[in-house]
Amino acid sequence: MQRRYDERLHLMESGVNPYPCQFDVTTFSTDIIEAFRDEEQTPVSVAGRIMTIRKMGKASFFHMQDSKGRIQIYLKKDEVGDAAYSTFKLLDIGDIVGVEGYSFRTKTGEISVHALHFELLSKSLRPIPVAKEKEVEGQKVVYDAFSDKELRYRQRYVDLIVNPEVRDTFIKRSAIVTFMRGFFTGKGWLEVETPILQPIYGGAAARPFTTHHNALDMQLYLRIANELYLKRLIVGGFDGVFEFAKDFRNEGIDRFHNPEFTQVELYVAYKDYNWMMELVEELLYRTALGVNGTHTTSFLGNEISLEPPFRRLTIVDAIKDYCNIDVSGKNESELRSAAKDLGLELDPKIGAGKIIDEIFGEFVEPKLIQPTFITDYPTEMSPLAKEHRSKPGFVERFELIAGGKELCNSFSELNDPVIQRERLEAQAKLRLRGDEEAMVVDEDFLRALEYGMPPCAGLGIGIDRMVMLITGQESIRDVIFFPHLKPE
RNA sequence: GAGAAUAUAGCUCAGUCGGUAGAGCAUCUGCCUUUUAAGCAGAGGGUCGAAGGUUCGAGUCCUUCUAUUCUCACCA
Repeated sequence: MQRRYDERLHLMESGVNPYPCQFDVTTFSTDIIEAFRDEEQTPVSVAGRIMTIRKMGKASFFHMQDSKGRIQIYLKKDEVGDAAYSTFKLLDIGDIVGVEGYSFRTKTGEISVHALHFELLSKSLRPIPVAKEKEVEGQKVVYDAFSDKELRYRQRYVDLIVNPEVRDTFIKRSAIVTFMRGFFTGKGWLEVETPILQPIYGGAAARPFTTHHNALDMQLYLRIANELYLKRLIVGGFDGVFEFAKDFRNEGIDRFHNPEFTQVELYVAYKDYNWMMELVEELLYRTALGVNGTHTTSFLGNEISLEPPFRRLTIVDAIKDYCNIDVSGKNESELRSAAKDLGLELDPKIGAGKIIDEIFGEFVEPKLIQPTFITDYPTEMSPLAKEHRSKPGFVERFELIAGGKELCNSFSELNDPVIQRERLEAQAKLRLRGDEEAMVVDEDFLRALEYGMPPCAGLGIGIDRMVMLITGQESIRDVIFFPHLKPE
């Protein structure tokens, strides 16, 4: 690396600015290749990073990588001039250069750029771990790729330079979000922004990150969800609102969980959870088709089809199907002994609804590979959902499971302020008993409901998991640019 | 939170029974005007994750620590 620092000085002394201000780019690498005709010499101006170099005496080849891909450049001393050629001879893999010239095809058939003018645009002082590649029977073989996961996550910029499939994943992530945004706004719903710093956190069951506002000398929380704020906006008269939201949960980290993650939440007035299921089917199908060109995806070793309709199953029927147990009408101690028969260890503090959920999570969820709506959860675990119109003790709620993992959560939203208060106060009692994840009573939210919220369907989709599903990545760290790691 | 594994050159990795550190690529010097894992000839590059210990001697054995990876638990 010292050598490159010396080289930077040497270049400056010989009158070459290693960091000029701009360069006029007219074309991208892939566009040159696509537009190429053997009869024509199209003038081009491209810029990018040197990824391979083959220096020969008075002529050289190198590959340059820009934001779209790579292209080979051919450089002859008697065409670019002595000065530029000797500058080139000092350059390294990783340096960023600009080339003007014309496209041509080499003896071996590769479409390339024949350089007429060449300049250094940015000197790279740190060696880049570029892997060599070779085509063997049409297959690309990569030698000694930059693969150390820790380094890849800590220095994502290097990962992105060197591993093109990483860049592709993040381009798809952006396409997924863009597609969804267009889908929602196309229906006439409003994209909004609500507070990340919240005096009372709510809308989910999780432990928060805590921070402090100096001027007000008060404790604030990073939001664990934005649900309660979006519902306030439905009270305020919007028919449909959505927000792509970073949420923060102070919990463990694994390949499905990052302390900060992205959710889109959507609330639509006058609709219920049945309507929302159809919307989710349409959304997932069209997003996959729009981004991947196909409705099938390979996720955690399974082929998954996102073609509607998705299977629908109540949580009670699901447990009946997969465990041969009918949990309906059973009281807490009957459920507890049923769970024990299945070999499930349970916390003695949890109630009937939670036991049903534990059985489901342990024995059913991992088996639901193709997208499946699980519906009608016990009321106890869903304090913000509306009581089922015909099943006492259950709420109108669904989760979408795919690949054995939860992707979405949705309900017909509870809009009776009296029942909502009872539910939240019950949560507060659980909290006093030591349940750190139980919800807190939010008086302002209850006040908003007292003014009247129309019937409403709400939805939350985990964007990171959805990107994993659609891009086939197996760790959340591979769909978040800068996943959380302990400091070096 | 528990268990297992890993940590050696810029990258990917070897390193046998405990005896002064190895390869390929990358880098440097020279030659080379259609190469593509360019080639040929030569060269440099290491606090072996950190700190202790055992030993005449530790990359190698022991202890502790740190980080990462995987699995499990937790995360409705």
